Amino acid sequence: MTDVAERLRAAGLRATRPRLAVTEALRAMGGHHTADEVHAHLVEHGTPLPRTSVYNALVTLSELGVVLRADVGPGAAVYEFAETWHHHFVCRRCGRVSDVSCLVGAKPCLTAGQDVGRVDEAQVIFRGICHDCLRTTGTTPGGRTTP
Amino acid sequence: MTDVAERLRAAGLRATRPRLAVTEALRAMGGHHTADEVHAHLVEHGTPLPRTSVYNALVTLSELGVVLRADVGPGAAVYEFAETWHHHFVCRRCGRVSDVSCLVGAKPCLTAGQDVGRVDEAQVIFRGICHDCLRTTGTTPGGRTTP
DNA sequence: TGAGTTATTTGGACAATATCCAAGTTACAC
DNA sequence: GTGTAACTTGGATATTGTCCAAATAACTCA
Repeated sequence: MTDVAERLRAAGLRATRPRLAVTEALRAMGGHHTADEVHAHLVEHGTPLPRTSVYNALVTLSELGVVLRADVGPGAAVYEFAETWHHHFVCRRCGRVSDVSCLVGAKPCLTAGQDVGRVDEAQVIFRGICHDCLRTTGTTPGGRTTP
Repeated sequence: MTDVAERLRAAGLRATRPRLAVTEALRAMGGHHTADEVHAHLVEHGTPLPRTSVYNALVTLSELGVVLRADVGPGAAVYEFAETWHHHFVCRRCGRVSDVSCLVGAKPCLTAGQDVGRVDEAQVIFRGICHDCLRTTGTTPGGRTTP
């Protein structure tokens, strides 16, 4: 939190209430969450913010690298409080997102192997069927991101 | 086209007008396009389809592997006619998407390195600044840690 | 070739997600 | 403290994607 405030200032940005509140919410919740889930958490915990402010803060914080955004497909992007760089596995059946640790742990962990420009990040999305869904084969198509 | 019709039938699906039209549109356009861009192209070329049909077709075709969907971030997913499996580079400044060839060329080209379930695909999104934007350097977006 | 069966399309409405903007507020420098 | 730019706020709006039930058309088999 103080740490994040310092990182913001070091980047020439201000340590504002929404930015700190969103950071703290993601840290408290743990795991992967949509902007709306963050918003709901804040409302429930006495720190209501406009939805727009949550979006703004998430954009700033991901640019700063304090939170990580995973683009897991159509629908809402999910965010998480990020200590180290890592990747994600998305279950095709239940939609659950889980972390896949990155061997390198820093960005960029892969290079493009061809000259496209300056690469500063390589995000990997693994897709397939998770353990739970492999066990309970057949049902539960319409899952959600689990808290 | 006929090829695609056969692939559809081989998978127990029907070779319907929307599916073939969407495939043909993507092939004709080349590159990466959103569902709405495909829809617009079809309207302009005398093959109007309802927006919903375009979405439906794109889902089916990506499941079949005839087209490739790239989840490049918030906003619309982009699709392309896909000959071989590959990855994508997204410019942070202009948003342009370009192909990054995959050394393996088949799915999955990476493994998770840990036991998350059954992985059938690994999609890599590279991010950075493309050549064109590096040349016409403007203001550096604030707060990015340089590698 | 033609009729039956069933996957698929269609179109309208809707839900979910994200952005824009202009006025107000606040964090930070001095 | 005070000034000033950065940031927030909230409402409106744009964008993106999904749902549904009736209508259509692709394929099967005689």
